Amino acid sequence: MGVETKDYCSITIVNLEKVKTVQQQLPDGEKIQALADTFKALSDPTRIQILMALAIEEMCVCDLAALINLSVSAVSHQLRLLRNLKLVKYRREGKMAYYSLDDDHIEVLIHQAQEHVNERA
Amino acid sequence: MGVETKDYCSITIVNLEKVKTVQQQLPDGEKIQALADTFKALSDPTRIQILMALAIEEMCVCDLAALINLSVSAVSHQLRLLRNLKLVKYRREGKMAYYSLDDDHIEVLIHQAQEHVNERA
DNA sequence: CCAACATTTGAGCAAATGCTCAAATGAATA
DNA sequence: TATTCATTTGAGCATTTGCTCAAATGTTGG
Repeated sequence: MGVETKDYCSITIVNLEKVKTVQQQLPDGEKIQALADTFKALSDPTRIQILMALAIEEMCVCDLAALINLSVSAVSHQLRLLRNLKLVKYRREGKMAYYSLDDDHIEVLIHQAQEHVNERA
Repeated sequence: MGVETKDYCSITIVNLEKVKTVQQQLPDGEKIQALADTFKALSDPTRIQILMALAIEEMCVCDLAALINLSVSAVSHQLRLLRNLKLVKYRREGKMAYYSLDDDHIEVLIHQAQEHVNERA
């Protein structure tokens, strides 16, 4: 029984029709990766706190560090990551860098996840 | 007593009032961790594909493996993880295990993230 | 210019992650 | 009962992650 249409690494397929149908409905690899990357940005407590704080008010790096009780360096590293993902932006004021959210969707996403977590009680 | 209410690890604080105000508005550590864990479940392409597939239709392990072109073992490991997080459930039918979504919120969350990704073009 | 300070950056390291491989488990069938 | 097959599980391994530490940048004020 070998109705193999694709290179499936010799995995036994029980319902080929179903596999093909679902496969057509899934986004392509790049979109899947982009989705995963988006969630990965939110998958760390430090970054969640940074983003939730900035959703309330812009903040400089050292205040963020104090807020979440972590080293300035660690916070700066995470801010760079979030900056590269275009999730936060910053403005300079003298020596200080004031960071703020650069993306509204993220706030919605976090809020949605909060509801999920709360309803799991 | 005094103004310093927490152990800030000798970090310079620029605006203590702001830090305290924002700190009060952030969820406690457990909720933050729960949020991060939720997103972490979605932060991997393999798990995203599994969840999106199951959102369309229930599937057995080997068909899932064929669908995302990965070993049965790898898929099973991920399914266990998702099962522990109560994101998927399964029913047995003979030798096969048919998995399906156990959580409606996740679907919404993924959909929300998809919009975010799409609007980033 | 120089000193002080906020921030950034790179290297290094321990812990977490996601896969493969081989073996174990559980259920249907000969 | 023995065999076959779908699934699960544990161990091992390469890669990634998130932190610390030390040093570099960049900006203000003496």
